Amino acid sequence: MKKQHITIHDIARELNISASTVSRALHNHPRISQSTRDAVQQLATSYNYQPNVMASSLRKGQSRTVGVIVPRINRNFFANVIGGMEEVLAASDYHLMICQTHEQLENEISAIKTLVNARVDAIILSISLETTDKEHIQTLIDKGIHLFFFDRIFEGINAGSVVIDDRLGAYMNVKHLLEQGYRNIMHVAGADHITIFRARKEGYIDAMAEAGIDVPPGWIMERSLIQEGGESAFLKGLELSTKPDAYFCAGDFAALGVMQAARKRGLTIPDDLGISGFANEPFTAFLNPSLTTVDQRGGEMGKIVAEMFLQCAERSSEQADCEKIVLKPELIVRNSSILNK
Amino acid sequence: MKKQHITIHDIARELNISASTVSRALHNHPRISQSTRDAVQQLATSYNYQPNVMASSLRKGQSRTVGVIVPRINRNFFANVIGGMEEVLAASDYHLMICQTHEQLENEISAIKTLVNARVDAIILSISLETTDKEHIQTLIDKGIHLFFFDRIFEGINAGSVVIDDRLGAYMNVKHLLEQGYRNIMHVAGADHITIFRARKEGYIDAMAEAGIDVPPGWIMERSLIQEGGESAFLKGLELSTKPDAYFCAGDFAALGVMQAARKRGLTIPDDLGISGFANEPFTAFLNPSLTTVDQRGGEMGKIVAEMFLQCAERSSEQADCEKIVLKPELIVRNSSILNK
DNA sequence: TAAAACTGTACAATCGATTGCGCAAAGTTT
DNA sequence: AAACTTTGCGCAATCGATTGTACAGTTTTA
Repeated sequence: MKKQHITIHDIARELNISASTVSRALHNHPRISQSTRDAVQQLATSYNYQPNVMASSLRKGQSRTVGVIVPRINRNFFANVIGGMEEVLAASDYHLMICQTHEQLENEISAIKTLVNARVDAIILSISLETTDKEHIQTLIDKGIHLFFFDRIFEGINAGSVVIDDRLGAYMNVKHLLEQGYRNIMHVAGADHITIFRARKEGYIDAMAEAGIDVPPGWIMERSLIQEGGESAFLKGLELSTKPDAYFCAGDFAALGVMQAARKRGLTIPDDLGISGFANEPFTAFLNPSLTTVDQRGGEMGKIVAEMFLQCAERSSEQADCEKIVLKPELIVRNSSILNK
Repeated sequence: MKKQHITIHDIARELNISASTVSRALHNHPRISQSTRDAVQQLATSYNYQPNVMASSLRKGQSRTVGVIVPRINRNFFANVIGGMEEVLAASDYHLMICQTHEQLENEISAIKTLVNARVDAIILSISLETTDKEHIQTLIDKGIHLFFFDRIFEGINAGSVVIDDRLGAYMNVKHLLEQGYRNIMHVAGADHITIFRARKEGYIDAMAEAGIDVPPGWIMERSLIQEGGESAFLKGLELSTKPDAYFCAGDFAALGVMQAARKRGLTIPDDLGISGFANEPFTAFLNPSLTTVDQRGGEMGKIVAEMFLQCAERSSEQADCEKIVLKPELIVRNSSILNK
């Protein structure tokens, strides 16, 4: 078996120069003569020399690795974001280290510990549903680790972030329902302490207010945004004094739940009941009727956070900035909300 | 700002002992007295000491990191696999470093270089469509890096692997179509040099043969397994002398393409044309009619590869083994293939 | 009681790359 | 020609943890 990895010392020995000269030559240090540089670089290439990342990381105190923490890797949106980040970061020779929290605070804390431990250069985070307290996140900033949020940010922590304008997305969504003629529009909301869900609720309220409708408390139903949540919200709607004629759900799976429950009760969509969701999960295009929803632009979001980090990393010391980027969401109108007037 | 990270030297200084003693104390080395151990461990805990992974990796020549290379992170199946791996590996304090190839050999090569460079302890790989040559993979084995495949393996390389029995999955799928009464069953196949796609084709041929049907060459249509591929295959089917009454597609997206093309032509599914796919993409449950398909058990696959690696890592030196695990696929019968006889 | 074995710890090298400093040789400036 | 500058490179320390070896003191064995 051949030597596993060659080092600058191997090259140095072969050329009868010192390892430090080799290192400098490889980095095109101006104090090294052109001839030495050429000789070193040529030999390095011919041996297919690859610097040991761990050694240089240790010395330089930075790992060229970015940690990512998401609730679940296998959720379409998060997978898209991660895919986008990987594309951008790989191009700049950064690695990605990925952890999932399964929406549990405990896992989030240990993921942060793990990543800090691995001395990642930055952590990109989308908080779990359980995260209501910022202590564990604050420690990152104290340690001088770059921190960025996407989608699910933690308010009150000064960090760069990329989100879509959830409020606007919800507003456009509900406005569309109103334009179709729906009036008694219920809202299946997510956990209120999560910024994005609160924003979606507010967008809903705004659109309704603009149409002169003052939303009664009972119309807003906070649920877990899964099918069961939608079902439960639909059943709750049956008990209301005002009959719902549409549902705007803060998540697509909840919308699916509403749709299935409604159909089970013999309602026709969109005629008897309009439905819209949020997230543009791939399945929504294939539902029957297809589901109106809002696209969150996951891939772009990932690319943008990654670029934000790269910029920060370049002008290193200047930690301050903390840009906050808000992307425009895209309303996708499909059949579940189109009334044939 | 407080000190960023504390080291064994800090602890050593505080207790007036040497760093090596601290290191041994933390590892419960028998030669260190109980009292010293206690003192060290207590101080370490109180300072929330975290060992510098890079330093110990450098020294020990292993990184406690596993590299994963997949065609695309944001494909449901791969995201599930990665999710499963993360769960298992995180529990054993291993990290995951992820690269995507976008189905391009060039990216696969550079991903391998990157990961080798980062001195990962193992690489878990699902090859790209372009990978027909094994040179870049073989180097891994030569360098003594553990290598595992999942789903898309490279035949002819001796490495651990986890796959589902694609042949059986296809066989069950087609057998089901035959039992429903379909006879002229076309097959939309994937690239033939990829093992899994060839296996699916063979399963198809086997099932047909068992029913006494000798598949004519024209019935097997090799396509890119995306919607357009399905559409194109459907159109091709119109030109055949024998009229197709069903399509078994090696991928769900191709099946979707067939379904949409067929519907555009006024065919009713499953009455005029039966359709089945492969992969159990989430959207298949929501198509109308819902799509019969085969589940690939991504999450389990990820967990199993991860465990396979952990076992290898424990009994370190014994590299040999190279277990090859084959999971039973699950046929999911839905409406797209159920004839009301 | 001398020799052997064990205990508890420190020293120093090591992993591989990086970098401040020093120094000699060559080149420039007054 | 004396006094700087620049050029080209090596030495040695450093990042933090690990580990082989040495060594003094204590205990056991023959």
